[in-house]
Amino acid sequence: MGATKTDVFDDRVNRLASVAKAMGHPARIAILTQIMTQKSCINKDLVEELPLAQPTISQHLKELKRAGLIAGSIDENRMCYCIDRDGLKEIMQYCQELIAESPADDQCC
Amino acid sequence: MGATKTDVFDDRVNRLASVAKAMGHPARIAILTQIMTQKSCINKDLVEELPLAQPTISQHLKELKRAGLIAGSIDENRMCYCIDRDGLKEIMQYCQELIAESPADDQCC
DNA sequence: AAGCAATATCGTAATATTGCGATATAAATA
DNA sequence: TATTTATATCGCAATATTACGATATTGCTT
Repeated sequence: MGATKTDVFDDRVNRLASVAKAMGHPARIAILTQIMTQKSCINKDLVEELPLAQPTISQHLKELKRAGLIAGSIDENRMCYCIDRDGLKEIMQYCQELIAESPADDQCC
Repeated sequence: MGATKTDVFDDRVNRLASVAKAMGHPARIAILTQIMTQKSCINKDLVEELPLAQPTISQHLKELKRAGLIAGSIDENRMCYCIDRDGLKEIMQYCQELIAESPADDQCC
């Protein structure tokens, strides 16, 4: 008891949930936004910009990477992260599907 | 220590994270999908369709409602849920922004 | 009124996440 | 080689989430 039951859901459902979950933390939204605006795609800069300790940010970056939302490459002794569009496209499309395919409010019940 | 630091991030960031977090569980993705396809917008049907106990589903529905992803109305002794598009539009737009505004992979570092 | 059906809430055990100090690692530089 | 710089990992305490049995609650139906 207590553990999320992933085995009873199919792969797509689990994958969507996993990506959404990675976005489901303010620090990680803030990191994504920073990388987007290129204020800081360098790890060090993120640590300076965000009000969190370095190990905490490192941990959040790892989670974003795991979910396929960012990709990291080494740029002369620094880690440089960039947005990975694939994961994002997946949830975006799912949201769009929910919006477009679900019955209008007045048609449901 | 241990609690998510929401106070150090601004409202929009917290709001986006909160919506994404609500989507970040396979059961809740499954519920959203069921409501969308209208296989079951009725709570009871969800309980029958999904491999989770009734209190668990009730709890997940509450979370989805809290995040503004679904809205519930009473339909002769039954709870009927429908997709609430506003929360979805918000993350969708944010994803789109991330995809469109972030520099291309080859332009970063 | 008694029973039933649908849903919500309570309480709690199991598990997961968050945040960070301490510490490792690895590359650049003095 | 010693130091500094940038990042990752470990370990742990605090907190949050998940799942569900037991138990309300509310509105039929008999």
